[in-house]
Amino acid sequence: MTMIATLEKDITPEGREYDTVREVIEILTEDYREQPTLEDIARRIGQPPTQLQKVFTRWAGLSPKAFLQAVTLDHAKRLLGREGLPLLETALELGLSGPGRLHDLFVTHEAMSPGEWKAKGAGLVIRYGFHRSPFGETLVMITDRGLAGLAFADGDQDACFRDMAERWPAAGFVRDEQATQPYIARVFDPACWNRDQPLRVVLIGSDFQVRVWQSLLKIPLGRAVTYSDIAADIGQPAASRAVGAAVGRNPISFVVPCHRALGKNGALTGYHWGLTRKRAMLGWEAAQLG
DNA sequence: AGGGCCCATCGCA
DNA sequence: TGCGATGGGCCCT
Repeated sequence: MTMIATLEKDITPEGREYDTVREVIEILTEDYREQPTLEDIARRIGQPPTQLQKVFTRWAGLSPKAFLQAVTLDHAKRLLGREGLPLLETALELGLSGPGRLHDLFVTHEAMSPGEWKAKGAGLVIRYGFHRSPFGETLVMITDRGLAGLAFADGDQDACFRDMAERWPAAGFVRDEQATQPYIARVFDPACWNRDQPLRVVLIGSDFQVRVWQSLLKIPLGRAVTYSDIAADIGQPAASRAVGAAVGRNPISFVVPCHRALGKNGALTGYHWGLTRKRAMLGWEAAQLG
């Protein structure tokens, strides 16, 4: 009991920390041409520069300036790997043997059967709860087969819950923060990531969607792939657009790393929970590697 | 019908 | 060259 409480405290030392980080990221990406100084940013947010630096560095493991480096287009292109190589395969290779995977969250996944999917979750009991995380208030949904959903509330718990619950309209939902609490700690605390006890997740979606999400799970920390890479990986090279739609419907944000899917030119294109959060995740992951 | 896509073109600096 | 903008083809919900 006390251990769990301590863990959560370690993850988000201050409750509204992500809001500050989000503002900093927005300013950095909007005005990166002007190279705003720490003082500029602090003035706009209305916080003393020293405190801002402290909060941001504790959150990201990087100073705002270093973080800015990590979210540029150049960096995105580097995540995609060298041109000409089969990107997803090199990523997969790294994932199995390279140092990149050392700090990644290990996951075992199973998919709902087509019948269960068609039944829209009928007979399924989903427990859910809201918790703090490095990326703001987070909704966690679990079944007895593992983690089924992870989403961000952004100040509106009801809308967030509806957005998720409508995906499995026939399921039964039970609010149970005690049950979901251990998951939030596992997912966002890199100290809890290890091979021996992989996190169980269950993928509930159409056959096509599940194949896309399984492909996403192969991308290791610190790498990215394009939508067309994924299309090729699932054996439907012409379906990149449909892949984009399926990636956008990923119900287990962060754990199924849809933020590591980029446009072919390295642009971040879209994110269901906001482009800023996608930047935040990529920057945060860059910091985990450093 | 309508997307978190992609490619080929075109017009502009 | 390197950008935006545009138009057409693609394939799943």
